[in-house]
Amino acid sequence: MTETKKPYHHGDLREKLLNTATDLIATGGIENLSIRKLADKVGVSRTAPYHHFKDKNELLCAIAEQGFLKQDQLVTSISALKKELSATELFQRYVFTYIRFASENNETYDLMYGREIWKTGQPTESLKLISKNCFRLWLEWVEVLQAEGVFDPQQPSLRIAQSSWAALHGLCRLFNDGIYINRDDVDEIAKTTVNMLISNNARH
Amino acid sequence: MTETKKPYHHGDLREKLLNTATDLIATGGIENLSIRKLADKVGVSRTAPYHHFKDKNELLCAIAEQGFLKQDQLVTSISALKKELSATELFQRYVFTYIRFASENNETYDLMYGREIWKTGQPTESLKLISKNCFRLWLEWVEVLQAEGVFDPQQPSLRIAQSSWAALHGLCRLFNDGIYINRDDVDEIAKTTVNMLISNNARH
DNA sequence: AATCTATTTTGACACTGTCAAGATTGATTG
DNA sequence: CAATCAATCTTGACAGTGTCAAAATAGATT
Repeated sequence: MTETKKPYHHGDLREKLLNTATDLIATGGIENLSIRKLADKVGVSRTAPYHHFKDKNELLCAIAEQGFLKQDQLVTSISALKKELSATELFQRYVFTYIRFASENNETYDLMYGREIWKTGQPTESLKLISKNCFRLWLEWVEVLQAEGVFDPQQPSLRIAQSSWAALHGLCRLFNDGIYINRDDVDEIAKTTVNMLISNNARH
Repeated sequence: MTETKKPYHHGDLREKLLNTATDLIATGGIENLSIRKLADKVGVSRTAPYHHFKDKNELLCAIAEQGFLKQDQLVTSISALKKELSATELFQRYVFTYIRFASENNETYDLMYGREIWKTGQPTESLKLISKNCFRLWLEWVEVLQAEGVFDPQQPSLRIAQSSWAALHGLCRLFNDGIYINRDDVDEIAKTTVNMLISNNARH
């Protein structure tokens, strides 16, 4: 409430902090983001950010939130194609889009689904909500894909949603964290993953 | 070479550092491990560890190495059962063992497969070797499982090894990083993952 | 015009990794 | 056995971090 109100002196410090922070982690990684450097870059004193974010943790949560919103947009933009594409193609498209998002927004992705917030830090109530909603979207889609025979309709949707997302997530992490280094392989690996995940009768 | 030689004053500082460091991260997380606290706990001055590890990075790599060795043991202990169990059961057993290892050695696992070393830091040559070997072991097993029909023999082994491992890894990460919090679900999700990964005709 | 309150700054503290220089002490050599 | 050497450890220092308390600033409200 009070935070979204336009700040007095700087104009829109909160938003500027958010944007430059996102830029900073995009180029230098999460571990290179310090409140002090951020404040410096924005042209404000070291402790000024603390009037817009209680914590460094809260700043990170806010960045993650923006990430979820961006991802939601991408995902829903795919479901708009459901009249042109088959269910299997749709799923394939989803996987590739998800991976591309994770790759292009590497550091934000790490914030969204990493231990920094969820284990070490403390997810904001607002972040918990927005991320839960994101998973619910995925779950609903899984149910549709089950009905279409892409996934086994016998299995509980929740379990399929969890394990298929985990598979996707693991792939992104291995690339993002530098374990799989050859990014040229990502498409082929993704294709294999898709083929392994979907029911055999749904192939082709 | 020089590092494995028995230290003069303390007796076996290097090993003691490694062990207490592993303990410290096991209870307090990676981000709570500081060279200074570690040195304090061992009863030595702040900079003493620097004569056994060039860096904090090198210390972390050494911990990760130990983790790989431990994991290798577990994995090979399963392949000893290949006379009693079917290939599918063997794979199932592998998955559960892998997940249990990741869960019980939470923080070490994060070191082994996390950005701290592989992206932000710099993996030691020795660590690169040992981890590459670990993946090779997995790859060889995938080939066997393909021959047994657990995985599609048509697909390239490398791709299957990569994507199936990614699926497993993603699952572990989601639990370890605090995104999936209900640990009671892990077995069911793992079972679903196994069922999704293996070829349909390999089921039951 | 005076007061209030949101915003920003300055100063301080405890913590971090790690470098340089000195002290200690076991091993090696003459 | 004594002297030298080199491995090991300690002390001191520096730059960097997050964040709290108190003071300063200035727009909004009365």
